[in-house]
Amino acid sequence: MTNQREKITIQQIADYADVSISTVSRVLSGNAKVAADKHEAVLAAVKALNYRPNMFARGLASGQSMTVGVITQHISSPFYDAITKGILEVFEDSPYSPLIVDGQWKLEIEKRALHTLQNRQVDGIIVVGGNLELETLKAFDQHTPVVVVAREIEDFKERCIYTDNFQAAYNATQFLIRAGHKEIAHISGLLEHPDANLRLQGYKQALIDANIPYREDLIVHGNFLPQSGLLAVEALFTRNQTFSAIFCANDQMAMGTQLALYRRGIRVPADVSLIGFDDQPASAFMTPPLTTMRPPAEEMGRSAAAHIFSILKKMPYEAQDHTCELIVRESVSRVR
Amino acid sequence: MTNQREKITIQQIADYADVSISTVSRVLSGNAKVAADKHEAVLAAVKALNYRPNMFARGLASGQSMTVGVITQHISSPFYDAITKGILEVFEDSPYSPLIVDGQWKLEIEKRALHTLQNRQVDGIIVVGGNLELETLKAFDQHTPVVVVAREIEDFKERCIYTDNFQAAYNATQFLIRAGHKEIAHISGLLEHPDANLRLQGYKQALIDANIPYREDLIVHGNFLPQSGLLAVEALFTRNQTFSAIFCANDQMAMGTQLALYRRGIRVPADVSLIGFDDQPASAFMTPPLTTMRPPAEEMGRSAAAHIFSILKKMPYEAQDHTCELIVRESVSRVR
DNA sequence: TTATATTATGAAAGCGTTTTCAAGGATAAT
DNA sequence: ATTATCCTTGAAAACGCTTTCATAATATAA
Repeated sequence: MTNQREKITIQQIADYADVSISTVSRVLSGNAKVAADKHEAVLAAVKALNYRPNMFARGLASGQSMTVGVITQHISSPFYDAITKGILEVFEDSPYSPLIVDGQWKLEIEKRALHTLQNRQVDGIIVVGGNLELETLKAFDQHTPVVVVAREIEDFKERCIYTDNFQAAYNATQFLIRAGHKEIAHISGLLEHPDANLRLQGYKQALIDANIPYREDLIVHGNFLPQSGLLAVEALFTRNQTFSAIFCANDQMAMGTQLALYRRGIRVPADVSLIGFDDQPASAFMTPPLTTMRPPAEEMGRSAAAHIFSILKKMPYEAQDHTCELIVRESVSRVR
Repeated sequence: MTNQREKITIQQIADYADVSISTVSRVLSGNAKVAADKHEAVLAAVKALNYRPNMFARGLASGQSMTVGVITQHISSPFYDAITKGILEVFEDSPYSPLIVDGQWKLEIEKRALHTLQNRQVDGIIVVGGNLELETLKAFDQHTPVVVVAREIEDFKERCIYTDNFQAAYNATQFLIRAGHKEIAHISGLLEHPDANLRLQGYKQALIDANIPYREDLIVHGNFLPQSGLLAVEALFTRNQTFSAIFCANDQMAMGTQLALYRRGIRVPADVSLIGFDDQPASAFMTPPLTTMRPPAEEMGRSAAAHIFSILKKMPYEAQDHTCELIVRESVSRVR
């Protein structure tokens, strides 16, 4: 039933339905009117012979690959994984297939990935995060539409799907401030990464707006990995800092932070409050469950896919808002 | 520099290098000898004109797509993600591209995925987990080679990359027993899932071999998700069971378990020891860090990719062993 | 040397579609 | 009725490559 002796071509369908191959092609692609009876006959033939069009012939003749490239950054970050998931979801019921290639957050590898996709003649690409520069992206966009997700690129914003990291960080910090905290440490992400920087700025602004002095000595630079959260706490203690709350630039570092605190017998949130960013799946099950900022990752992924599709179909795309949501759990308490 | 006016065809290379297109094709595919000087000339032309072969024309003419389908199960399980990562890694430096489609652990969707891949005429496929039945797989394998990873299918083992879940669970349980535990609860995974069942059996056998009675009332059936671990602990207490250790069929449930214990003020490992399975990234940063069984996920992914490549190249493949490793951290203590 | 087996090369025949083009039939307008 | 217009349809020309086949050139054997 799956396939009988392979190799059913459009010609056989034409013969079976007693029409020309042009007609078959037309009903299959829907690019032109054909009489109702022939239309039906063709469909019947397709079903009867279990015909599968040959993608290569199609691609060669039409110049369309029905494939969209996706450049991911697979350092197993739950946030990016969620985006990818959202993207794949939308592809599910589309005629396009995603071609996923890994950029690994390395410019060189990302460029190679772009080449691969170019070679495969994808009809469009979705870039998830990464470091590709504006010019590269724009050049590529010249011949193949590009959509970028989880990144905000000046002068290319109409093609970017992103969330306001500054505002989200601002809100997270404000939440801490409103709980009475004044000595709030911040463990930043990799500052080369725009998100990390934006979050740091948001944190800073929230302090300033609340008339709390911004203190360099309460900042530790991490790299988004859990281990760096742990190290950051050690650094804070080495500096002999006191603080009643920590805002981590992501949940992974919050986990490291939490462990460091636990090892020192410091309780969360009784002694120190903790707030993260990302709401990765594990965060809801930390002890205690982590209060964190949740970016609409899957939703952004879905938007990105929807966006590229509407470009391919030459339909207008209506931009959506993607704002982070504060998930209040149990890692923050009012200051003693 | 990226591409100048598109559309460089093999013909132009032939003209530029002053040879026939057949010759160009031959040096590019390496399927036949060509004189050294022409060989060089062609390569030079390719570089000079920045030629990229058209995949569709290639595929159409040769019948090869240079694409391998990967059916994943993207319910964001760190274990399966790690496998995918391993697979992608090996693809990186191969002429093949992976075509990833999501099976979502649903038979019907997996079958549709198989169809998609068939339509795209992949040269081979890698199935990560999932529920596809032996017959389906074998039928497909008739025309397109199949490799299965993270699953052990009777009568198809030569194509399966898996780890011994029974033995791993046995060892994990034995570790608890050797630490003096006798009342060991087990939170199983979804029993429809072979891995879950194997782990349960391994647990059982370890008890039996240690002369500890196997007690149904110490078993709770979970579904691999964290929430079910939490619920399982509640169930245990509702049943009024006493136990000094819990073996969870995966780390995610261990997190739920840990949270449930924490809520009740039960300390790990002081009051109850906990052991998981998978060693997901978050486990090393739980409070306390989780002792767990680590399956060589990435390695298995790499093996799967290597296996399919060797089949495609018609080279022999030497099977490798993939055994789990016990990662001892801080969630298990000797019994009081 | 001459006859024979190899080898490198080009011409040309596909591969299975889409799409342009022209023709024929039907419909509408005069 | 007669002519002009519109659709539907099939023939045939791409699409850009691989591969078979025949040929010319070269190396080997006699």
